[in-house]
Amino acid sequence: MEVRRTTVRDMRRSNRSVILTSIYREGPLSRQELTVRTSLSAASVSNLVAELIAEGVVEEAGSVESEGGRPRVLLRVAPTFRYVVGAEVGETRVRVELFDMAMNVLARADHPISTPTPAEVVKHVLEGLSTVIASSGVQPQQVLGLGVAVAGVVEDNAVVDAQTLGWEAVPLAEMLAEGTDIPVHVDNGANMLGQAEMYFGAGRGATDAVVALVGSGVGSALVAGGSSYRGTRSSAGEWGHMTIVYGGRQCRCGALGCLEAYVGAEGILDRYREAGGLVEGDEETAFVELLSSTSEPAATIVADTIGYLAAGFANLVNLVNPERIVLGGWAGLLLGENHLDELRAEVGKHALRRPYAQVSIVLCELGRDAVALGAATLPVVRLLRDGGALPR
Amino acid sequence: MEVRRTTVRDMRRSNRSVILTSIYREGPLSRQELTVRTSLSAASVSNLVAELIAEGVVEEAGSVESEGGRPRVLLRVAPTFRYVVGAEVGETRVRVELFDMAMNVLARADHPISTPTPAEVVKHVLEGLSTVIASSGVQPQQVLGLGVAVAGVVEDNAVVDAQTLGWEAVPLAEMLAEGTDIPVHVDNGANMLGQAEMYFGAGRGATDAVVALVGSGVGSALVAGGSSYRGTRSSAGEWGHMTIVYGGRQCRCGALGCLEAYVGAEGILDRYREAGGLVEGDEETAFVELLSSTSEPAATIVADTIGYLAAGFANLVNLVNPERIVLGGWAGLLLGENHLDELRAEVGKHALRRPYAQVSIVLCELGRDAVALGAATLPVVRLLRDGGALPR
DNA sequence: TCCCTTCTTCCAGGTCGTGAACTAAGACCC
DNA sequence: GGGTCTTAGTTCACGACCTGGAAGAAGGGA
Repeated sequence: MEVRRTTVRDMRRSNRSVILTSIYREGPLSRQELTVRTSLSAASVSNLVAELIAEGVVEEAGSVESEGGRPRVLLRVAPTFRYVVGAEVGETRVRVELFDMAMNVLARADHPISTPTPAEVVKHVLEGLSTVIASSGVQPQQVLGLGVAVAGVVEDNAVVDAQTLGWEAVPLAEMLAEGTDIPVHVDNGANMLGQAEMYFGAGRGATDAVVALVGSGVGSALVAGGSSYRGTRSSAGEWGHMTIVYGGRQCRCGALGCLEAYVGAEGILDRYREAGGLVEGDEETAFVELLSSTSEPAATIVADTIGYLAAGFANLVNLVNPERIVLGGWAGLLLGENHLDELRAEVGKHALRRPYAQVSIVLCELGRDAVALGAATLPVVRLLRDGGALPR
Repeated sequence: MEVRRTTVRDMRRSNRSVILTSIYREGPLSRQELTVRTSLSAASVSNLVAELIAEGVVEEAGSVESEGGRPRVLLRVAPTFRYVVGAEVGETRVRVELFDMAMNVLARADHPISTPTPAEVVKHVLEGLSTVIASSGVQPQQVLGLGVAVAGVVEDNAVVDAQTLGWEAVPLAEMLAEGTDIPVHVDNGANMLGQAEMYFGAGRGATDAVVALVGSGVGSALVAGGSSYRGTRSSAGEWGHMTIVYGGRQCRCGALGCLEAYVGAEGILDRYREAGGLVEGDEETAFVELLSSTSEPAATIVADTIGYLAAGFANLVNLVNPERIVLGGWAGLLLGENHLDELRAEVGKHALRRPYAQVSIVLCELGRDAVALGAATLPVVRLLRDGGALPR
């Protein structure tokens, strides 16, 4: 509902943003290609690019073979213009990583935590921040921002509700800001993994997509019209607690028949156990065991799982009509490695013909450790949106 | 992915649009209120409003009591600036209505159709168009546009797939354009009913909402961030074919356990019949009968229906995190009239605590005949988006 | 050497929103 | 009833911005 004016300054910012975003997302481009892509005049492109180069955001990077005339000079976002830090707050670990603008990891710091209280987490994130800055030799002023991914609902940079951590209404960004001058962004972990896949992984190029994450629990990140969709109060994407078997298995959320109770690793292993299967070791070991087992109950459980998961996918396909569904999460990847084709076929049985024909179902490309990468993308996205203007 | 430059003209258009949209949607406003709401300078508001008044889009409409100073002059979109026509293409009827800019109905033409072939429908829509123009005494040039609502998937103004009508790949807008100079818009019927509710009914003010329609079949219109969400190829919102009972009742779409098979009027009556209930008369009569019956099987069926519907709502709540769900459709309204509180309570059993607490569940306010109104809104929305610039 | 393409530079032309000064119009007070 | 106060709306010079065109520089191929 909030409509906003445009001023003559917004125009400049917006055009800088258009140019910068094109350069960042569509690889090295020449000015000439930029005039075509952005439909700005050559004069303006020249003008804007000169400004961006003077500020150090963009740099020239070689040139393209001549086509009978002056060769085109390629432009890229200067990888060393600034650096960004991403942090992943897990239940047992805090991981902090420092990247350059091209998202190469320059330093990493992991810290195990036993009791993830807000104070503890803040302490370790800030320590990790110092560590990666020190070990990479980057100046603190050179750090554009810190993105933090937390497994919980995040509204306005504050953690509102993180059940797995036992947090409620924790003003995380504010707490972190007390210990550093670097701008802090906080967001949800699933969304950050989704963001990483959308920018650098299997989601590239898609504008309407769902990144579906299956681990011990089940969640998703929705992308609508090119940007993350969060709903009215940032908790959209709770795909795992969609009722899929009315009156079915009890889920840990309290409801009956949630998708998660059937296709979350925990739910799968429970079902296996009930079917007489032998579950040993930690969850992941047991899950791998189940997948590689040739026993009759194991095969049934896996086939059933594919079926339930397919119904969950079909619900996404019907309701959201995405062009792509990206399956990830450790259990999702293990399942997908060997059963992706079955899954695709099975989705076709539950989904409507038309939207099913329009969706492609693929696996995450970045592995499961891309959460910090996604979080680190937050300050980069801010920079691109603001046309290369630094915060503050 | 498509990034677009901004020129100095876009700025003007965008600001005109901001002002015009505010005036249209937030009732009569004074220039002073506009400066506050849009954060444009008083000078610009004055300038832009003068332009809009000169063009006849906006007009002054009385003034507000003075508060010790010069009284504020109220502005509104001139109701007679242009007129819009909306058409509803049903299976048995074509309804065409002509509205002024304030969406008052000035004329209506209904035409029964037996075999809704594309040619037949085009003929009746065009005839209806002439009729309403003639009977309202409006000049054809005064008609801003014609919006047509069809029960099917509509991409780029062409009907791609309308199973109930048996249509496939019908270039409806193109066919209509051959018979009139008035700009034609075609869209999906459920979305149009949703649009009507969002603009003039129970959805007003919400930016993230779902309009859930329960009739003989079940569908929905999604609204994300203030505008209709259509997915990658315009078929988002197929809520009725969400699997809700894995392996459950056969749905007419071919899949098992779809929501529609349980809470669509047809599905409800089927279940009633199977439970020994007596179903007589047409679907609607029978449904009303069922709802008012005090027999044991009837009560069970209704209670079950509320349960299934609640699970369907909960899936929306969890996945989309809307601020509002608007229940409509003839069966939905009948159900909602007496069972809305039960439904709300039941949704709480299936949905996650947080998003459930954030959603309000209400009934449609415009009755079931608002489809043509919604369709007529299409040209109006176009006008608002373009800041009052006429097409062409 | 000539030609071609890619930038760059410059300028006039045009559009736009803004701030500050100014006008308009009613209320309020004595 | 006249002066003053308050708020609403208008006018205008100004600076920011993009554009199209022209001229030229840069860098390479034929």
